[in-house]
Amino acid sequence: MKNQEIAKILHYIAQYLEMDGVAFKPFAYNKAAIAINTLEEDVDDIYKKGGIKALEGIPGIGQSIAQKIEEYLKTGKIKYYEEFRKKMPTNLEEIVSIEGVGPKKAKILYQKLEINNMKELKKAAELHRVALLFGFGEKTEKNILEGIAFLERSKGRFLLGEILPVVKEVQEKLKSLKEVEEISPAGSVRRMKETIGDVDFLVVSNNPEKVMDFFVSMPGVIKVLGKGPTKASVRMSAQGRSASGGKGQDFDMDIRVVPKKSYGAALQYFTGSKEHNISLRKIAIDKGLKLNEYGLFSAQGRSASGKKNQWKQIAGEDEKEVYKALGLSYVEPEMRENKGEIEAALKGTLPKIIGYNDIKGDLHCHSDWDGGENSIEEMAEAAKGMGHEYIGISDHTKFLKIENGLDERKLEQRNREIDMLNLNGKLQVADGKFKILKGCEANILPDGLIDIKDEALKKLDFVIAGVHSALKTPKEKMTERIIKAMRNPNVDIISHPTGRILKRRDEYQIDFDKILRAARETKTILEINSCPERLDLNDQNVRRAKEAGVKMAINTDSHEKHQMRFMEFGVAQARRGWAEKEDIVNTKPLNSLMGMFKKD
DNA sequence: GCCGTTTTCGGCCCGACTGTTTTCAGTCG
Repeated sequence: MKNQEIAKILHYIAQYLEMDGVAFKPFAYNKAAIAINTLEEDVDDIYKKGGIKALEGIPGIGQSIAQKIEEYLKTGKIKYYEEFRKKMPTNLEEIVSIEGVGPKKAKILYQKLEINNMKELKKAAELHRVALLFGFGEKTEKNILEGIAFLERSKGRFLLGEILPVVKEVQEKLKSLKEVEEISPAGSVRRMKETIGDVDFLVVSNNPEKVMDFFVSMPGVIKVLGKGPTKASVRMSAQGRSASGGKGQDFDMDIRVVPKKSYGAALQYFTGSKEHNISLRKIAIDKGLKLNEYGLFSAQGRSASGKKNQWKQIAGEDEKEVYKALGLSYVEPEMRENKGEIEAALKGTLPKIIGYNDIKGDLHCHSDWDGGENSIEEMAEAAKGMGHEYIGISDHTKFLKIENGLDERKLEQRNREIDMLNLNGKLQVADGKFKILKGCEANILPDGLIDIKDEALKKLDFVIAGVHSALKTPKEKMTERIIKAMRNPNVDIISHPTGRILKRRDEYQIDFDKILRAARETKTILEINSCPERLDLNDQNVRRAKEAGVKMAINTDSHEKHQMRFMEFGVAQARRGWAEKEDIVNTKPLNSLMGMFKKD
């Protein structure tokens, strides 16, 4: 599948054109890149079947780009792009990933200081050479250094959303081997942490060598870092796997084969977290037991002569048994951070956290009305396919012009389309009717007002409001701004409440305790945004919200139907924040859900 | 460079914010 490679090149061409100040073309190239990236079919197949005419049939692709795609499919290169690269061989992706640096600044940095990558830029900024450039200054230089520091902090870690699809693919492949009896990912992947360092698999097998051979020769393996009889380590190519469409770094994957009788203990051990395991081991020691990756053991026949104890395994094949034998209720992997879960498991007071199948609908989905990829009907069909009972269409409102935000009139027209779809019976399902809810994602303006008239909001089933501008507003003002929006009787949900983007930017400044108090008082729901780059609220904030009695909704913020699969990441985040089914409004059937919104 | 219920040209990608600039360019959502 060459789609992602081609999309990437088109995207870079857009950046080069932007650099030269060319109007409109960058937009066309970017649009084409997105079209190729979201294509379900292999571009190569489309070309083979229908030639260049078929390529031109893809929306956003015209004669010129189709020719370039053809050139790539035939020769593996696009001359037009190579020319740009010759003129400026900068690692563009790296440079423009720094907040505040775009194509034009990148060009000046290259031309004046011959800066090709982040390392060189950092050095130049530290020597105060950047501030002297035309169009730059003290503050820009400082921002660049801060931006680089932020990127360095998140370096070497990958978004769960980038990694999990690969993990599942590999897991399925291994599972299909007759030599593999048991398999599970371990480590932070199993704990569903928002970012992942590397991937671990545990396997039970009667023929470990066969499994090792298979593992090191899988497609995507670019380097074998080590291979023994029961343990192997490989570097996987992350080509085209980055959620942002960029190159992505390569990541490491380990596999180890353990004896069946130790599988549960090994799973426990390698799942971590380290802190959780240390606490667990302490409990074992207090009970006179020993816990390691091979099992839970009790001392047998302690000899008076001071000879070594004989250890007898009392648990280890099954992970749940390990916890049970230690006197703990089972702790779900997502909760194993030594943040009170062990104490609760000892007392038997662990909450029964929300399950991955408890979600009944997705309330934050964009349609083609606001520039999303799919029609309302397609989104609804996808929601049905996920087993949902309802979907909330939450198109952007007018302030977000670039996202084709809808004004009052367009929103009204969209509402009529939803009414028709709900009435025409096409979306009928076996046990009752599937329902499309009328929503929107309105903007909380800097003064806390909503960017669209209350009369328009009143006509909707529910309203999401979110901050999309003036992200650097000072803490107190930002807090007031959001609270003011929550006091609007039409606003039911606050989307991505802290605004962070993983690996790209920090949260905006808010007093979260004040937000929680206001949410509770105004019965406003806070969103857990499932987008792998957001996962906002984060686990700690989910837990604080739950403790404060604030309800949450787990939404995907899908701009395209496949993104509805992101729900898994949001549920994982909720689980990591100890949320129960009761805390999440979209676990409720439609009737009860409607009662959670402010208006009846 | 793409597109068309405005169809082969002319519109599309807007507006806020930041920082640098003295009248505006670049970045971001």
